[in-house]
Amino acid sequence: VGRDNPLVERLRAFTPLSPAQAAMVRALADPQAVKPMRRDLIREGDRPRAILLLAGWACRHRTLEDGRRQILQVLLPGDLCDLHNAVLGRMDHSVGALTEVRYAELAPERLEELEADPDLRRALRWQAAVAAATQREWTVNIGLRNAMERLAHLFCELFVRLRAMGLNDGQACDFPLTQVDLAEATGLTPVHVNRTLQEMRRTGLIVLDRRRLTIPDLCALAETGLFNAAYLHLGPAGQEPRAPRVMW
Amino acid sequence: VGRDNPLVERLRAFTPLSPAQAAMVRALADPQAVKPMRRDLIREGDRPRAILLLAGWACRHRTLEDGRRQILQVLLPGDLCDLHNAVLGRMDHSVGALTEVRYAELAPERLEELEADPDLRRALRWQAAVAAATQREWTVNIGLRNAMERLAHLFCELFVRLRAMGLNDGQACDFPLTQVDLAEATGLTPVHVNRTLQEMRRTGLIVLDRRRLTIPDLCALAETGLFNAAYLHLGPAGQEPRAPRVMW
DNA sequence: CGTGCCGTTGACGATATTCAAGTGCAGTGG
DNA sequence: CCACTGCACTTGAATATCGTCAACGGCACG
Repeated sequence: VGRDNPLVERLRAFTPLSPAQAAMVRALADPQAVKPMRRDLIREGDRPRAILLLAGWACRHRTLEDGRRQILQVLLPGDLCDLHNAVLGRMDHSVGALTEVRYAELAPERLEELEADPDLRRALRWQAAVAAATQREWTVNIGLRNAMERLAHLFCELFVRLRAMGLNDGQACDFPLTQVDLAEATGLTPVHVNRTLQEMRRTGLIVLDRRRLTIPDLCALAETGLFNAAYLHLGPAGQEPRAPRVMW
Repeated sequence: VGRDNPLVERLRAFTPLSPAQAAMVRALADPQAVKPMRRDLIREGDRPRAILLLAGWACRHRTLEDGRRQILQVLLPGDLCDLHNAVLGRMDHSVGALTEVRYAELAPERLEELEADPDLRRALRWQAAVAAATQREWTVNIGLRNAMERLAHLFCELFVRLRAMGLNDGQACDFPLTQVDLAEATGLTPVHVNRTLQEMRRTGLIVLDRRRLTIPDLCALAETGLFNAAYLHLGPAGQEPRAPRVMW
């Protein structure tokens, strides 16, 4: 589907953009690159670079010396990454492609131009604030919830974020995370994720098969995951799905 | 001890400040307020306000509907809070005083002035980037580590942050967190925290009594907590303790 | 001298991990 | 076309870690 630049869509959920402003945002995506599935875009120790994800799924992740790995954040099309981390000398974690991804590295000059516009500066701050709120919510998710709640919460977050970008397909969406990925994102073991998923399937909370997720009853899933979308701070545009539909 | 404004000290760890710049930063602290122990400075649902903590300990925390509570971040003197969250309509979590605190609410105009100075803008970004990195590290801590590792890591982080501000006392520091607080910060139960602390005391990793923490061997504690201070991005000034001392 | 909070203890149980082995499917090469 | 390989997923049994419940002790404060 010939969509607009996903960052334009994203920022429009927060504030209206003039044609000139939209053009400035689109210009960010100009020198594009592609990275194959399961390769890192940025590695721990690299100098930080600002990145705009245009298509595909990516994640921030960190690996301990003994090999244990934690997925810190899932990045979807339209997500910005390390916009302001350039002030830090080196990355303290990595950013990896979960699927094949298309992305753009953002030239500092272009970013300066955007920051010069008060509306865009506010919109970029909103984006950064939402990313920080999401990181906090992940801390809550892992610290406070049990296995099924954690998985339900993660499914809700990703589905709602995809839906806000029009990347869902009714009650279904692509879902490229493996059970190992889910384990690394939720702080569980792959075995326990497997058993918990089976229980969620048995009770009809989710259908998850061949990298495809269907949520028959989002309301029910949100209840079991104690999911409240407030932390995503979806603007007025994001609070209702793009295609009119009964809300939960 | 008559110290400089703690934010001035903090930012100087990142970049030198001219007298004029330091004066602008000091001006932020002007209308000061005090909040008694265990009261919230900002509540979930409030409009976000930018806050500078001048003395005492505070924390961000979030409570689920069923009463479970998570401490998301510990705020120490010199920490800034919600500088850029004003773009969000409402707080999705609370900020509470762990001890009696002295703080300042920052007028947006004053912040604008600071942001107009490129050096200060960079310094404030560094501060925000470190806060984000710390939040990620907490996700790792809770997601990947067991009880003793989590506590050891938390002790290391807080001690190193205090030391970078000169708020330690050799190998000791104030430590106002109760065992319930530690439990809420690490995603454990108070009972399990208690047992784990006893084990840490038995093995001589820590001395913790009457709100006072002593770390006989920081290196050993860092090893058991898999603590690596890189994520705190302490500048050149912060990498060595203020009083010359053998580093671990 | 009570009252309340914080810390401590014991017994028991639930949740999640570990280890090890096996299944199914997709892609590869003979 | 079919064996072969690799990867994701699945299963079972034994175990570890951590949680729950309930009660008690000490200390500070009023």
